[in-house]
Amino acid sequence: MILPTALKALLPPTFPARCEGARIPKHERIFLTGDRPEWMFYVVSGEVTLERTGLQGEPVVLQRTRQGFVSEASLKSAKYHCDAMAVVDTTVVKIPIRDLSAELERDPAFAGRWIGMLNGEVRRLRLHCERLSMKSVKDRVLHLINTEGANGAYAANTGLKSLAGELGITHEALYRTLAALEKANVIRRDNGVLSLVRSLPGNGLFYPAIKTTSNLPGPGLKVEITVIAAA
Amino acid sequence: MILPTALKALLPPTFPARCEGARIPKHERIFLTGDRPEWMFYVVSGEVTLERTGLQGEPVVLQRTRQGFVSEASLKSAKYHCDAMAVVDTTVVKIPIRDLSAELERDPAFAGRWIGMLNGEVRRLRLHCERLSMKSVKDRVLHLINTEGANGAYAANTGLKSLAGELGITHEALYRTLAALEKANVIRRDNGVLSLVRSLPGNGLFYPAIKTTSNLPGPGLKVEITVIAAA
DNA sequence: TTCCCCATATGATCCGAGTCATATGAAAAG
DNA sequence: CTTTTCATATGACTCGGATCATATGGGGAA
Repeated sequence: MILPTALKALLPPTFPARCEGARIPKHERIFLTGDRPEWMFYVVSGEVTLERTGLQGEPVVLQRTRQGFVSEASLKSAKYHCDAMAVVDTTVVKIPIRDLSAELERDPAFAGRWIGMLNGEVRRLRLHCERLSMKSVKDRVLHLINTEGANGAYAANTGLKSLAGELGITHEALYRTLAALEKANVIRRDNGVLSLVRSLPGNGLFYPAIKTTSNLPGPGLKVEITVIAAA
Repeated sequence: MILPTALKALLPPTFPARCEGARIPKHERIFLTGDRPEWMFYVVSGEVTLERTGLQGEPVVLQRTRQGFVSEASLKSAKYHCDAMAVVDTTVVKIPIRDLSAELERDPAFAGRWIGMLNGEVRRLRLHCERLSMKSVKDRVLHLINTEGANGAYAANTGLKSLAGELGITHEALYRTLAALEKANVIRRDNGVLSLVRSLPGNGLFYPAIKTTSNLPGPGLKVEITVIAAA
């Protein structure tokens, strides 16, 4: 089994032989809530969503993975706590969890790399939470491009409807906002790639308002600070 | 240094001697974005928020910790990616990161426990994302009680304003929704403890709508399923 | 080819949450 | 004790996104 570079660098050298590849057709579930985890899945190409059923029965997207592990948190779980579904035709690498778990016990360096991977996942999830805490669709879109994109460009490979789900908004709202941002010359769209238009005022690259980090010397004192020039 | 039971069970036996306690006054920052991590902080009592400055300069709450690690993802980071602030007077345990990191390399069992802790953190963050994906304040509040509460009761120890921030809503909206839910006999409030009222229809304990997990035998086929009785 | 499905797209309407204003009581500060 | 501050609370108004409806074009199926 030939593994992606990032995965090969993470796993011990004996693992490629134990891994299997699999192709998941569009809309197929990889596992369901309550299933007992046997394999750890690593997305090579395509896209997988983790979903749970919301209070009203609507599917809630917990995460979309286009490259990397799915359900890495289920390493020591007796069962899955969400569903995994391929949004498009997807290729994954399957790693046997028992072997993985045993190797983590035996190889401290591998355990260290695994911890580093989990640390990155925690940071990504915090960014996702931060995005979902924003009130306007525009803010969420710009935050997405800034944090998930590469060099101000984000490739929405799997369609805008899927993206809208990840952003916690309806697809109509996303369509409208993208159209408005494009008309306002804040972003551009080419073949599903969203790019920030740079070097223009009000285009998403701006100076955050001052945040007070220390108490002002007097009570009731109000100040106004204006940025006159910026490097 | 006397450690909480959960922390003592996680750390190797040599660590209590190396840890320090600290009391953080209300509104004091524990660390700022860009600081270099030297200590790992474990909240014993009180409450700490992780915050970043939003696009418009407003503080965005990434997470509130009332018991457990703050910034466990910064174990191998050169600097913090968010601020940590004590919402109320808080007691923390400080663990030296260098020692912690070295011990993770040396003690595979400890590394396994640490991975388990990170797995739990990932799951909690996914639940937080799920909550923030809900559109109505009512859904978020009920989801909070169901997932973070114990036995249908959630203790909002640190005030409703702080809770509103975590839920990604304004405090006014939270006050209104709690009042409405209480008037509708869906929840009760005693001394800041939110409890679900059980055994009544439409009180948050309901049966999620059926989700199709397999393809129906014919195209264009529509079915309607009604729950007649429930155990 | 023809038909159907679905992503994209946009308009109209409604509603819930944000915003601003104001009030009250408890706790802290003086 | 008095004053200030803050969390709780509620009303009025506004606005952005959800909802519903409809249109179009591309791709796959028959």
